[in-house]
Parts: sequence; C-alpha cells; structure tokens
Amino acid sequence: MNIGNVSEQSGLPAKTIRYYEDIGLVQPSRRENGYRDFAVQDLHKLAFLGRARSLGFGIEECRTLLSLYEDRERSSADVKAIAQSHLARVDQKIEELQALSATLRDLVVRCHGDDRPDCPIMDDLTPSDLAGTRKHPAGTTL
Amino acid sequence: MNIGNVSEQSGLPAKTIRYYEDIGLVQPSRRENGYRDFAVQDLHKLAFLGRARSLGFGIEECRTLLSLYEDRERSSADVKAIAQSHLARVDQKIEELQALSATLRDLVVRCHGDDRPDCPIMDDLTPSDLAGTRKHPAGTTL
DNA sequence: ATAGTCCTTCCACCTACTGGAAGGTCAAGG
DNA sequence: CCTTGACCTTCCAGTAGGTGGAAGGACTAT
Repeated sequence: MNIGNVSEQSGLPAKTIRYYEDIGLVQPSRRENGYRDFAVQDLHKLAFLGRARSLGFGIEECRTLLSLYEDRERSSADVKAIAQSHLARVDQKIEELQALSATLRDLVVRCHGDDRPDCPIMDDLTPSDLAGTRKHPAGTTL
Repeated sequence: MNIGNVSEQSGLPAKTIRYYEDIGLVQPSRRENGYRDFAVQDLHKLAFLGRARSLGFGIEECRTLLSLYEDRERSSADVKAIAQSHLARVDQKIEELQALSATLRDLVVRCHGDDRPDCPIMDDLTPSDLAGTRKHPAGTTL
C-alpha cells in the first residue's frame, strides 16, 4: 500500500507517517522504485498511533503503548499505569491554567478598557520591587 | 550592570536574557571588553517580560505589551484587548484538556489494571473499522 | 602565575511535526 | 512518443521558547 492510501485510511498526513518511520514507530518495506510499501499491520499501527496522539499521549508513551499493543501477553496494569500518569499530568495542567485564567480574568475585569493609559493589567506587569520577594505568589507556564 | 546581576534581579536566567536580546526585546549596550552593560530600564523591561511570560503571554504579545509599556499615551483598551484574547485562548485550552481528562478518566476507571491483557484502554486505541481488516482473528495481527 | 568565576559566541537539542524545493515515477491522453 | 498531472522520494529549514554545553576571553584575588 502506498503512503497516500495509508494516509487516507489512517487519517494521518503523509508527512507525519514519514516522520513516524524516521523515529522508528513503523518500518514499512520498500518497492523496487523506492516507494514505501505499507502492510496492513502498519496501517493498524498508524491508526493506533493517531488515536493515542489524539488522547495527548507523548511520542515515547506511544512507543511504549505500541509495544504493549503488539504484546498479547501484556498486563492491563502496564497500560493503565501509563494512562494514569498521563491523566495526572493533564489534570495538573488544567489546574495551572485555571489559576492563570482566574488571574487574567480578574485583571481584564478591572481594566476599564478606554482610551486612557491607566491600566490595572499594566500595573500588574510593571516591576515595582526588583530583587525582592512578594507581589506575585505563583507563576505558571503554558 | 552585568548580565549575572540583571539575571539575579529580574529572576530570568542569563541564557534567556541573551535570547531576548537576540530577538530584539532588549538592546543593552556593550563595554570595551565585549560584556553587555544593562541600564536600569533594561532591568525593568526584563522583569516586565518575566511577569508577562509567567502569565502565559506569547513572545510576540510580550513585544506588543512592551511597546505599550513604554508608551505613556497608550490606551488601556489596547492592553485589555491583548489580555482578553489571551484569556480566551487559555479558556479554550482548559476546555480541551477537560474533555481529554474526562475521556482518560473514564478509560482508566474501566481498566481493571491486573496482569491479564484484557484492557478497555487498549480497546479504545485499537483500530477496528479499517478497510480490509478483521479484528484480531486469533493470532494473525501483531 | 594561577585558580576560580564571570563573560562571550556558537552549535545542538527539546516536541511533534509542517512547509517547501528539487527531482524521480507512473498512468492516461493526444 | 511526449506531455501533463498526480504521486512519490529526500533533504533542509522553521515553528515556540528556550536550555545545555563547549571553547575561549576577561576579571579578581592571592
């Protein structure tokens, strides 16, 4: 099967499929003319990867999940552990973003938003006390 | 002021400060010996940037905010517009992650997590409806 | 003179792709 | 036979926002 076909059936862009081959997630064979020739199992793997990625699993997690996918003797505990730690990370991120959202919302609400320069948002950003502590409790990153 | 000093007072790593110079967010002068020489205004800018970044604003937003910071005739409306659109993006992200979290949590809860291979998480990831494929016919699929 | 710390530049790496250029292959139509 | 267009190939560069490290110059103290 050619890459265009596999792309269509798996829902992954051809570029992404080549990238996945590059990092060793799939190993399609080659024809005489140099074209990749995907087996049905490769298609399955790629669809599996697409779903796993859409659930937010990282590439290395996907690699592990793929090996578990191919292991009919796997323990569901191994799969669950990966999903659980991923879930914990997602929930952690949600908390950080919620704190961020609350801070931003507060600033936005307090800013009158007219043509005068006076602005609580700018006041928050403006450094008042350098080298010292206080003012902002916690910082999060996106 | 040397970069180490500025780093300490602004809370930004020296590497980051050099990077910010690279992309034109600050323009410290140079001494005879090639060392960067930061003015107090540069320190203020860097602290401003650090706070804006910690609120999740992107670099280009920071660049705009910085120009508004230096413009004493700015309209608070301009600042508010940037913060509002950023807030909207954050809230959008939260919603996406919450949907993801719900899906993952459901899968994790339904997975018994023992030493048997049977696993609802894997079932979710496993492609079932691809053209020309059957669902694991006893030992053919990986 | 030498040790230790600070500073410099440059290059590579991180995630997970994505875009584009330059060029080979293949099937159909005239 | 030739051309057109779709498809395929590789390789290079770029994304966001830095981080790590190497190689080497500069400063300070003893």
